[in-house]
Amino acid sequence: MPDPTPFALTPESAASVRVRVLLPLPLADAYDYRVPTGMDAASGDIVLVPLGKRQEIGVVWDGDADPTLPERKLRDIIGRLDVSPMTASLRAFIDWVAQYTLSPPGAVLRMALSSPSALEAQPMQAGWTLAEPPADQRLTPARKRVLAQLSPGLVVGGTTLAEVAGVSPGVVRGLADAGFLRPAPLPRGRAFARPDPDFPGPSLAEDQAIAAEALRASVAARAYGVTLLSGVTGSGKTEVYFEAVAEALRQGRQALVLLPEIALSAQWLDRFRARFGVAPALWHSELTSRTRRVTWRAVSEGEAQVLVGARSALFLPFPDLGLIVVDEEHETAFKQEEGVVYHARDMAVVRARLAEAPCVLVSATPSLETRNNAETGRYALLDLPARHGGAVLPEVAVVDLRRDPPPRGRFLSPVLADAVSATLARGEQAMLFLNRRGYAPMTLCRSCGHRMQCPNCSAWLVEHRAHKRLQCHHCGHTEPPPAQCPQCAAPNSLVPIGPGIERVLEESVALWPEARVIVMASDTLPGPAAAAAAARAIEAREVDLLIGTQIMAKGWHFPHLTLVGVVDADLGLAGGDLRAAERTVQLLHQVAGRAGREAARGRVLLQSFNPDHPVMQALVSGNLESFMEAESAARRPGHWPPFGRLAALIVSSEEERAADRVARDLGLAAPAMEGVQVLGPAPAPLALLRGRHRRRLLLKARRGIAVQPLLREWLARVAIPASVKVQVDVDPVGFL
DNA sequence: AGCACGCCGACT
DNA sequence: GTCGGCGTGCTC
Repeated sequence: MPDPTPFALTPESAASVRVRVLLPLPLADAYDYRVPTGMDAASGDIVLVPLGKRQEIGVVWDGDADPTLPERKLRDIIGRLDVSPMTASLRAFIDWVAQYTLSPPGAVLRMALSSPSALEAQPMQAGWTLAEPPADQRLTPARKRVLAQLSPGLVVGGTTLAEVAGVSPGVVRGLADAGFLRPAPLPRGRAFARPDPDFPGPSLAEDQAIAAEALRASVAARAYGVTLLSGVTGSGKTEVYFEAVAEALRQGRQALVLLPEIALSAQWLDRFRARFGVAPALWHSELTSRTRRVTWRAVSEGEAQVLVGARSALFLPFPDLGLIVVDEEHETAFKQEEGVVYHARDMAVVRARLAEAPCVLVSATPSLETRNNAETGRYALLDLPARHGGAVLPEVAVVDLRRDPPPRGRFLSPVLADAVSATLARGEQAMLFLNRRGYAPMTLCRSCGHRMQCPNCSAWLVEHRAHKRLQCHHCGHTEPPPAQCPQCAAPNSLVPIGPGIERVLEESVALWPEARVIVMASDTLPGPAAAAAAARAIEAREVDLLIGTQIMAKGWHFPHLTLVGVVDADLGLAGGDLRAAERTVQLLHQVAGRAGREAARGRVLLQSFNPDHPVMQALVSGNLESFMEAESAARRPGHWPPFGRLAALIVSSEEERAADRVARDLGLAAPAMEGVQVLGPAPAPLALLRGRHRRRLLLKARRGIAVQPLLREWLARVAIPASVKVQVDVDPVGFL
């Protein structure tokens, strides 16, 4: 036997080059693909691969391909896409979110590849430039005008060229055909102007300047760290963190600002423009696909330097992230409840850590979690204790509804109504807040007691008188209000129970017929444009009375608003939610903070049946600190968050018995160990939602216990039929 | 997520 | 007799 030649193919060198490719699909793991000879495929490369009989865009992922996978299963990568590769930092973030939330990594990747068209080859914009003029050609005046617009090397788009020359597009075409012009790639214009960190913006008060300097230093350090920027409503926190953004700009790095509700951020954008001269790039779910594509690419090329977005912006491909700001960090809107269930505030901290960038959490009413992190020193703390520009915090008082009830069938007590009258008489603006859309939250039959309920959900139908419909606020169901009771057929027996903002509007119109009223709710201000128009009208004093839901609580600055009336301050307190009190304090404090933001002092009236409730006392005294401390002390012994961890399992099925069976099996298979407790199964508060029966189990673990492995092992022990869905919610915030 | 394969009702 | 409903299962 001759010795093997050095050129013989050993099994190893014959084996193909394999890489892992993560696909944006809810698959358990990355798939392996063959790299064809002549192609390079490095981690992060965006590639096109065959999958079944279709093609998918994927990302070459980290880690080794499975050598045991038989060669016949492997297919070749089709090609690499002409996009910047995904950074190692974003890849690590995707893996981190996937393992933390127990989601398939591909489902997380999907959020990061949210603009498929951005990944495709961008159409080259065609323009025209001067060619060598052909010999001996006569030029019409129109043609001369076109050529006069061009100088050697200048490339202009055909439409633009015809327009500036004042000729029809046919003339340009003709010049090209005659050889005067040749096609050339149009230089791509900047879609996003550079915010100017040294634009002469508003000047800062001394305490603002001190806080701004600290943030600036943390950005300059180019290292991970979290700072809680707290401070009373109206203290100018936004202008303070703008200085951190400015520092990131000076360093040539990108900044990401997360807002809970980008549709309501018109005033925020005005303030940004006042500080930086131009608008930032925007990211939210309602962007058109074209804007999405342009923005996605601008972010990935580093051209969009400051991006403001909703939670999904966390997954954008920033090549050089220098700062993340989470404004209104306490807001529950940061919690994504569907698909990959994650909390954008917490994931922002993770993204910042992986990008080695500082993160700033901002709120007048920080969540207990964040406060706890600041107290234990995990987060740095900056506090702005006073309102900006000499304004003082509003005076808050409770209207005891037991003593001063509204007239029968009405919802505004005489005390509150008088206060509104006085405010309007002074020419100031008043706000009536009620966190309930529609006319009445329930419709009841006077003769048999029947209540109008959603057929798909365990929820009452809400009357929307403006639309003449009964609506379910949890699914899309609507129906016309029946003329007679569907149960007992009694005519004209259905009566509205309780108030919604439409009913407050009705009462207000009767009380103040002269007042110019605006209703602010998610269904009356659809989209950013409507919200911006409303804000402008209010600022311009074209409105006297504002009636609305929680969207009025969000960071608005209405200089002429001096009275806030909370129609039902007890509303959020009912129910067994762990965070009900905390959330009510935060919401009502934010609403109260809309009053008296300029010269005149604001006044806040809370209508309540529980004036002695700690929530009301905290709001009246303005001492949220001691309320939060008490709340914290109440949670500590039971190891409730933030002193322990929670994870919820939501079992749902169209078949009630299947849901019950799986929920029971999960209960029986629950992990048993020191420091871990499983509560349930129990019907979810919305036991029926969109036609699915829902059961809940809640796992509570002491701090320091990793819940993900426990959950994975737990779920693996239980057989789950396809008709049943088990949704995992790590760190649940709501208890629906 | 797609897209197939696969078994039971109303149609050319 | 077929067309087609959407229930399970696979895709490197």
